[in-house]
Amino acid sequence: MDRNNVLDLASKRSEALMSPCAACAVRDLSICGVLDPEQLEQLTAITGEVTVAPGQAVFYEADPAENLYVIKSGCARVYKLLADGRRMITGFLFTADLIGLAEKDTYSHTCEAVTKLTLCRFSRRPLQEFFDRYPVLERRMLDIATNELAAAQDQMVLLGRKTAQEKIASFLLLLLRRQQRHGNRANSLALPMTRSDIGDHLGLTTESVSRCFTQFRKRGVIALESAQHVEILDSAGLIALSGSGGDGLEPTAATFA
Amino acid sequence: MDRNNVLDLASKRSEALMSPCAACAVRDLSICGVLDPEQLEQLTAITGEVTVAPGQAVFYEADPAENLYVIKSGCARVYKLLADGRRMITGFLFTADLIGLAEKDTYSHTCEAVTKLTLCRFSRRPLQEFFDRYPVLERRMLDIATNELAAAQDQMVLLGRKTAQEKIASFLLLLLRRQQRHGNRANSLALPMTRSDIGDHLGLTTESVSRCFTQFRKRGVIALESAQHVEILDSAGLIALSGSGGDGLEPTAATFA
DNA sequence: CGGGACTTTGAGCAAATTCAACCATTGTGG
DNA sequence: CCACAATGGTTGAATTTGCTCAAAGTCCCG
Repeated sequence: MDRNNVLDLASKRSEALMSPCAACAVRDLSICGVLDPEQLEQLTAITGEVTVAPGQAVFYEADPAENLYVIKSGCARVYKLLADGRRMITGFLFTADLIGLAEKDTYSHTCEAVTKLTLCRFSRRPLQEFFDRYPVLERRMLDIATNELAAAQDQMVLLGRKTAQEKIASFLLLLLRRQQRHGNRANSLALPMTRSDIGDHLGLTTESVSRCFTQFRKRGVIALESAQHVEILDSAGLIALSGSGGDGLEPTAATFA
Repeated sequence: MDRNNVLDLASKRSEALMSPCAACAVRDLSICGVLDPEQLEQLTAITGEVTVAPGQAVFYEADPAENLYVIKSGCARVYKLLADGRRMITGFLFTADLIGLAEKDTYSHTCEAVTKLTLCRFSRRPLQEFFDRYPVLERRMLDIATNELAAAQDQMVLLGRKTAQEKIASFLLLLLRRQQRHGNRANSLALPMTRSDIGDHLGLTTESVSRCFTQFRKRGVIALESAQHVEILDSAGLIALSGSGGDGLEPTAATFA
């Protein structure tokens, strides 16, 4: 280990001592990226790390909405239930995503860990005061809410007007795009959620999801190393199957296969 | 007319002279409600009234997103198209609603007038400067975006997990609730949009929408004075058909019928 | 190695769509 | 002022997509 690395480590360590937030891996990806070191210091006072085991709830629909969370690692599902138990997963959330953005006094969703979650918890009441003091934070929240809204509208198109195959293709491309945005150019995707989770997100049944995967595999568009691990073999083909443009998808070897 | 009324009128008139926004009927319902008279005065400089005839577009998907609009009166539909022409209407907008909230550089939707529209146009660039100066406006925008997001998530549940009947029932209840929120306790609803518009909003075909209305009529849940004019005869029954609670619906005679 | 959860596959079914015809309303030009 | 074209709405029959029900297969974890 050379001298520079030693210095880097030392500086990281002292940052961590003065403020855990300063050393946070997802800081720049989430809301905290817009704060300066002094503000971060203050923010530390109202945050705390939480871990949630797979299958456990972070909060339930109708609970008082006391916290806002940022995912440091893991995958969560956020859903609503109808009276007879039908479930709609309005979103899967991953590293750097915000949980509990559009809530009022009580949560309008249940949030559960799909994989083990490491979360950064913010108390909403003091966070609100923070917003009042630093409008830049509020701007950032508005940006995020706006992006969420645009994504929700795309999901409405998917749910209301796409076929089962188009839904699955769109879903896979969305995950692939997300992975690329986070700097991973690989064509293989982890699907930590179950087939029934995917169905409840796309307005399909478990069986229909499974059948679509099988069809795609037989056509050579994807390969299934395991049920939770898809390889995108022909992303151009997948885009063609998705019913809408593959906007924002980085060209890769497979895109031109 | 007594002396007080004369004074009221005079004051309204002078407000109108100094700033059209001060006399705006939808001001308190929309973003401008949070501004003081001086700020309103400044806002006037970047606004303008626009009218759009039924069927005409306010803007098209992919156009540069230059303006934000507030509906002063009328009904608009906002939609996205798939490559083959399938349409998804992500929302119908009415008096006091904001058009073009979640847009980036270009519009992600086409917006058309359903009935004659009277709009208040805001140039987005100067509006942005306004936001920088008055964080209270940004807060208001965040509130609105948050509400929109919650509504979008409810719509996802509807699209992904409700039956045709539940969709129609939910849609009618949503319109009824909206009307009540705006102070109209009547049980009759205007449906300015076509059956095909409704279908494209709920993920159904024209025919399915029509059949559902007929079924509801035969069951005595609604009456159709004309195709564009529904009377809610049994809102409790409609709630039961909607698959989810009738949250926020004011009790009326019909509710207990 | 055994058990439970998840996935896949198959066969039959049903809700909603497609296709087609007809009806109602409205607005226009002769 | 009326005929008629156009648009939108309703109804019916046939079809299809995706669902339900059922059974077997697979994987993971203790």
